[in-house]
Amino acid sequence: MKEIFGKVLGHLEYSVLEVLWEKQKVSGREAFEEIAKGRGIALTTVLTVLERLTKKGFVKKFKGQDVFMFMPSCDRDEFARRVSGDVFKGIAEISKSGVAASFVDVLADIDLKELEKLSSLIETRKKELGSKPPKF
Amino acid sequence: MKEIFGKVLGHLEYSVLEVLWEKQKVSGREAFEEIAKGRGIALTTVLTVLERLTKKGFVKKFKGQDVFMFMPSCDRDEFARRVSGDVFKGIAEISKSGVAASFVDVLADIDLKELEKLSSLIETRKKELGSKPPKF
DNA sequence: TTGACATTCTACGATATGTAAAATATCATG
DNA sequence: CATGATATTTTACATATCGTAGAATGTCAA
Repeated sequence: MKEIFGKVLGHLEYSVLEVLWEKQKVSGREAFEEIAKGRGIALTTVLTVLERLTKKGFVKKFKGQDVFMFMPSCDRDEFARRVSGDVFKGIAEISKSGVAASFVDVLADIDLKELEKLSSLIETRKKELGSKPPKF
Repeated sequence: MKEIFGKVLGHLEYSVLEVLWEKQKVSGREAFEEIAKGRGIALTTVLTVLERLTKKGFVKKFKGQDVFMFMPSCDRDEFARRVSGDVFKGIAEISKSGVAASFVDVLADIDLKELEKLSSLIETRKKELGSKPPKF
């Protein structure tokens, strides 16, 4: 069903994406071999997932020299931004302060550089909001 | 299946939760009547959902005077914190800067007061991290 | 006891995901 | 050209979640 909090992926789908992020460009067989290093799996299973990821827009499929090749359609950061953006927007509609709080909960795992970026973005945002009244 | 980014709820489940947050405490029938205002639905459908939400820990069920009553086990904010916290952690494992960036995208909809709280929390974090090196 | 209402049980359809066999297409080479 | 190897697509099964709700069962007052 359609989720209200944004779409997410399954484990295998995510593993395959990981491979693509690592290798940048792989044939179905290559992806399969990579996944198969860690566990038993059939070639077609990986192909199916690759196909599904393509359909979902996370992967680009194109004709290579002799076989089809697959590439991630966005890098890790971009992926995280896309996916989490959807999720956060959904949750923010329920409770903005709840989302903010939960974000702070995980701040511990975010390094200093990210925090710096974040606070400067927040400062900018605060100045903007200072002039205009908040939308909510 | 188990999602890597944290569990979310379906539409109806969320609607029912909304009712509980509004009313604080309702019988199954009351919840049903509330939902039924907006659309056709069977009593048992609402009861099933209530039951599932109870099993998931989002709702508390207890014997009232004559019928079972249902209460949300946490308020909106707490719910958002729980759910988005899971999601955050999952996605942060993929990309911290991606998550931070997507959060900033959502900041646009967060009002000044939240921003103030957030920046002070971030300042605290920064100080903490200043002494200890980041875990990652 | 019986009817009304409460509660639980059971089940079906749809969708998502992991899984992979089977079918088909393609292509080099005997 | 036929044939086998490999690539690609199709089809399908299992499990899980969620919306949906009828059927079965429990309870209690009149």
